[in-house]
Amino acid sequence: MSDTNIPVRATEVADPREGCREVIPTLARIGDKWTVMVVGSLSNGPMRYNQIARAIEGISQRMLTLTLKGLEQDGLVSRTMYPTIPPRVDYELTDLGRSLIVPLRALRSWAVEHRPAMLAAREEFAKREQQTGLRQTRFTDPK
Amino acid sequence: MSDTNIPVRATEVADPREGCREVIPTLARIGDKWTVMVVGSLSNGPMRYNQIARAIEGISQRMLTLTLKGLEQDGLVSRTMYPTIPPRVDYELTDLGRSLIVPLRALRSWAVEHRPAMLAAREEFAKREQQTGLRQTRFTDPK
DNA sequence: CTGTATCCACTAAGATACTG
DNA sequence: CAGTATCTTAGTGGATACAG
Repeated sequence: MSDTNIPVRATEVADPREGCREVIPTLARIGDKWTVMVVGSLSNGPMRYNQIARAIEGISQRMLTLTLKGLEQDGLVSRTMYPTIPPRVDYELTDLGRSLIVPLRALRSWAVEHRPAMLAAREEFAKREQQTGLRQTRFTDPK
Repeated sequence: MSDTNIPVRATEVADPREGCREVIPTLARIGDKWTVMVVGSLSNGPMRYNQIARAIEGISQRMLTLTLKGLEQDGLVSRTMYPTIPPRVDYELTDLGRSLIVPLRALRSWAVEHRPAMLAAREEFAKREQQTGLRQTRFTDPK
């Protein structure tokens, strides 16, 4: 009776191009310059605005505010405001935000492991660039 | 006998901020609009320039060229040119490039699983924006 | 302290036309 | 076919000043 046309499981199947489409919005959120750093900082526990600012170093107020607002918007970070004087605002990863740490760590592992190879490839590439560049006739004259 | 001060393993340890720093260059490469799509397309096997262009749809020649060059630079993609007429160029993932698919899939899984939650969070956020926005006095007059 | 507002520099990206 | 050259536009990010 068994159906010889066994359907493959969704996680393994799918045209890879399809799968890629799904990652795009996620990468759009975490792929910018600051988001992962903020998430990383918050992975230790709740922090106040200026704490994050100091922890990251190099981030402008503007970018920190924008990044936090973006993360809050997507439910990755929760914002708790205490209307004291002076005001105090705590930021904390939500469950959703914490769950993101897992694939992020996988990516970090890859990065740590393969960065030397990537850097080596760049050097290699730069060298070839020079060699071919010298005898390469340009389409048009350079400015 | 036993040292009560057991050193944690390097993969678990480390100030999370440190770990984040490592991911930045990687995200800088794959976090843009087109790179993952190109990698995804190539994950099936080698492809020619125009094949990729058609597969992705929406990408401009310029962006495809730049993306491919970037990937080649970092050793994720290899470029093979056949000086025939008309010319033919094959692009293919290197071992390094293929290894990237693994963490990328992890990220995709996360994206697929949690995107509904993210979208819901956005709606929620938008609603609150409206409510608070109405009674919120602005710092300065809007333009 | 926790942001917002504004101006400015830089870059990324699309459209178009053209070459080997 | 497989790109390059160039222009133009949109978005990103930094610096600074200021408000609640």
